[in-house]
Amino acid sequence: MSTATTSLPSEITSADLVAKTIREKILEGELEPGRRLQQDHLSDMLGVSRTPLRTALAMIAQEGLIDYEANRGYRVRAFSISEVRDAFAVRAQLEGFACRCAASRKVSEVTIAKFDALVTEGDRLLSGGTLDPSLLPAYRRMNVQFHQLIISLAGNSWIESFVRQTHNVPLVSDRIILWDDYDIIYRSHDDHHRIAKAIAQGEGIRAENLMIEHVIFAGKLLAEKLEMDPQGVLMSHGRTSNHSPKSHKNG
Amino acid sequence: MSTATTSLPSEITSADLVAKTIREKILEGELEPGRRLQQDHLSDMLGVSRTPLRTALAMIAQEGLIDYEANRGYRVRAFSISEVRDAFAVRAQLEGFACRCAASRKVSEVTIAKFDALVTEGDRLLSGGTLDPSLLPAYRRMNVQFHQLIISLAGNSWIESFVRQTHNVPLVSDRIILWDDYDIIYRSHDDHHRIAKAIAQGEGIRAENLMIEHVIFAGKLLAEKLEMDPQGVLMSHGRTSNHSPKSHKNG
DNA sequence: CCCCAGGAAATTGGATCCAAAATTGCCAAT
DNA sequence: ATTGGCAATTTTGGATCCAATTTCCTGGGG
Repeated sequence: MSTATTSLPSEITSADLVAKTIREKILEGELEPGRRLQQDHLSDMLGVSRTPLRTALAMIAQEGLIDYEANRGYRVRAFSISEVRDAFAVRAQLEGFACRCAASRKVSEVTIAKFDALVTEGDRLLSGGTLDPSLLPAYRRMNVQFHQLIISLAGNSWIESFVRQTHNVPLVSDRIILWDDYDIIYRSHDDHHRIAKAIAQGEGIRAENLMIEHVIFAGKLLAEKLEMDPQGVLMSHGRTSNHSPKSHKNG
Repeated sequence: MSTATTSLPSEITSADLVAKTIREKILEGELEPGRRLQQDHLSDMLGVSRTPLRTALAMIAQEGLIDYEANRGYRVRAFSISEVRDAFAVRAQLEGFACRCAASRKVSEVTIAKFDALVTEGDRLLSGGTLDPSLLPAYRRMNVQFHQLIISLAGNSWIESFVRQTHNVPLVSDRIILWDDYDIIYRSHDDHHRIAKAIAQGEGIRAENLMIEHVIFAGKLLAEKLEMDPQGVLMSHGRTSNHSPKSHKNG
């Protein structure tokens, strides 16, 4: 239940742990784009030697989160706004395709029950007529699970892999929901209702179209925000844990 | 011109060279699925120490070509037929989307010239009314360039990355053309004609549909062959270098 | 005042060394 | 004869060491 869909604790190596940590730091924005990843520095930062660190860096570079230049080390990759837009465009196609695949299969009762649970959970969280910020993590989880359920229903591991990669961009992750506007989030959850029902009833094309719009709109919203305030988006995704309050050095 | 679209010789590290070599060996089938990749063995096989080798293995594992288990090493990943099918399905969607993106942009004269050159080259290679096996490498190159041109025209680096990953499956690479049937290859090249023209004229949806069928059909053909003769496909993509002629153990 | 050259310091890539885990083989016991 | 367990060997993962490249700083020349 609680275990993720991907890979269970097969990673006991410190290289994997280090990779996970660094990935997290980059996606959270703690390591900002362009920043050099000094091996000596990082290795004693994380309490390991350079060997597992280098393995981790090689993996993360392969994922595309950091850039590598021979003899010049790694640095956090900077994504342009247009690359973010492109990521959403492709993700929309892929998740739309996933809907179509999912709908073309026989949907079991338990699947329908899962959809129902997720959609109902969303209803509950939004029932107040406004989204309490404290409920945002819960909504986020529900959202992630909803999208993952569809992808898993499609039964095509490539989709899963590629969609996950589109999340491998700072600020683009599903975990980030920056809809301060209740109407927008309400509408988005209404999409969930329709998509779930469409898939359950075998309406593949309709589910696909809904999903494409669902994702593209979220992308447009984010791109818009990014253009207005390239830094500020980070703030709105929780994690007010910026220990030093002097973070707003807009001088 | 001749330099690839991706990354130019920024890889001077032996880890990159080793990775390229191993990748090649896997895709060529020299390292068969399930085979363990013993580090000591491989490292002196390739004339490097284990350090760059391990880096290379970590990268290739990240790409999905090999599996990894902590403390138990790497082994060549085995792809099921259905995974191969899935790869083609996703690739079809992605390349179809690339066509749509490409068509939605202004196509320059030089682009049209490039299309023309490629398509004409194909015509020339097929002009004999039968495909001389010696011309197959040339046709393969043309085919790869045609698909890459469209993807680059789409201007979405994610598509490029993901499509490349779908090629990262033994037997699925664009380099492999197993159409012994002249009619089929002729029809396939006719698709090229239509797709190029459709993109040039801004007929995005039509180009998309053509491309989807173009890719899916190739996938069906391969899947069919794989089901009939899981091993034999390797033979038909050149590289008759199987030193021992006792390879046809169909008894 | 700026720019280029040269050398020192820092940093990366590769090789080697060591510990921990897994695999293998052997022997005994049922 | 088969199975279970114990020990030796193999193999992997991590740490350290060394060479090579890069970066940075300084000083001299234009």
